[in-house]
Formats: sequence, C-alpha cells, structure tokens
Amino acid sequence: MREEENIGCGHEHEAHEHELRPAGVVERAAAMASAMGDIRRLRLLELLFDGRHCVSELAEEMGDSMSAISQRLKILHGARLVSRERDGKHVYYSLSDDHVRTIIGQLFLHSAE
Amino acid sequence: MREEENIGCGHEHEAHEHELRPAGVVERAAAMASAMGDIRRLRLLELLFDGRHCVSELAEEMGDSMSAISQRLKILHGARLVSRERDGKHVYYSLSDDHVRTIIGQLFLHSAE
DNA sequence: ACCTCACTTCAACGATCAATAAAACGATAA
DNA sequence: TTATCGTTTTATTGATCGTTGAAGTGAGGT
Repeated sequence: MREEENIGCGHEHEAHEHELRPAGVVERAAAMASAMGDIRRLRLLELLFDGRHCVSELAEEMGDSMSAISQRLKILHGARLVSRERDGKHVYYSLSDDHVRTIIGQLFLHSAE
Repeated sequence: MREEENIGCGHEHEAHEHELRPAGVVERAAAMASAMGDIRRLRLLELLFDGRHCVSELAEEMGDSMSAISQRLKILHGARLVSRERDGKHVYYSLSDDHVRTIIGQLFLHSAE
C-alpha cells in the first residue's frame, strides 16, 4: 500500500449519528467568527458597544488611517456584524443587533477568565 | 500637505470615554474567534458537541487525513476551545467547557436567521 | 527488543489576507 | 460649477494561513 492520503486508520468506532447543520449556516458562522478573529477588528467592535460612530472618529481613537478603518469596517459589514448609515458627509457604523452584542460579550467573558 | 497617512480628518467629535479591555483579553478573544473562523474547524467543533471523539473517528467522519485533522485540532487546542486526553493508543478531544458550547451555540443561532 | 498503531510534527508549496498609498467617489458648500 | 470634506476603492506588496506527504513520536502488543 502506498502512503498517500490516510483517511482515518481503519479501526472500529462506536456508531454516531451526528445532526449536522446546513452548510450555509456553518459558512456564515465561520465568516462571522473570522471577521471577529482579528484584534483590530475586535477593538473596533468594542468601540461600537456604546453606540454609533463615524469612520473618522474611530480612526482617531485607534490612531489609524481612515482607509485602514474603512477596510476593516467593510469586512465586519460583510459578516453582518455592523450596519452602515450615511448622514450628510459622515458614515456611521453600529453593531447590527443585540445578538451580536451578546456574542461579543460572551467571547470577552470567556477570555477574561 | 502631503498625502501620507491621514489619521482621522481633523473635525470635531463628541467626547467619548471608552472603557477598553486589557490587551491580553482582547487578544485571547480574537484568537478564539480566529480559531472558530474556518468552516472545517467549526465542523470539528460541531462534531464534538455530543462528547469526546478521537482523531481517527473525526478524520473518518470528515473524510480527511488524520494529519489534517490533527493540525486543525492543534489550533483549536491552542485557542483553548478543546481539551485533549490520551487513553491508551488514542487521543480524545472534547469541547473544553460549557462556556465554549454556549458561544458556538449562539454563533450558530445567529447565523441560522 | 521489535513492530504496529494512532497520532503529531515538519517542510514545501500555493492560496489567501492585510497594510500602505494613491486615486476615485458622493455629498455639501461656495 | 468648482472645491472640499469624509469615505471608499484600488493596486501593489509582504505576510500569514492551510494543505500535502513524509518523517518522527510514543504507547501497546508480541
């Protein structure tokens, strides 16, 4: 036998019926987690906890360029974690809902232990 | 003025006092989210919902090599999402605690909407 | 001791990601 | 209209990530 790809190792396991979620759900969940999985994007979400902020405000607070912040926000928006609204010249971002707030809260809670 | 790095844009914002979490906490949270931010690793966590499983079992269920599974589990372990225990020739992995179960549950719940 | 089994690590490669700076965009004011 | 402001997009480039197969490890079995 050639040593190509060993799938499993051939021994017996107990039978298990796993109720797996639809691919779309897991994909979206992974995309959400992936978007949160960067310290700067997570800081951005943290800054949005107390309400909406515009890009320049966030850029100032994080000491980064607007371009950088805008790109991070775009990723967070793509993962449906934040929502956008334009108001005159400014664009305001906020956490998209309380569910998001809960998830991030849980994450911080677990990490603080 | 040269167009180098524009930090903010110089206009006035309302004063905000942001209670930011310690860097270590945010780093761990980001590491956790990042580890969950891959569809295959998330599937692995999903398979661990009903209790401990050994590497070969997971490899079989996912149709992947043990090498691949082992490396994914290593990343999940590094993020403190799963725990390891050796039992004879086998190594069993499980979700590290109920807190992790909660976070993943929330994530799936939000993504199912 | 030796061999095998279950698993882990290594190294090389390709693919994906993020930062920077520059250009483009959309809304408003003059 | 033209100018300016706040923001987004683009392109380049460097860094990081995940996969593969092969070699290494460690616990049992013979």
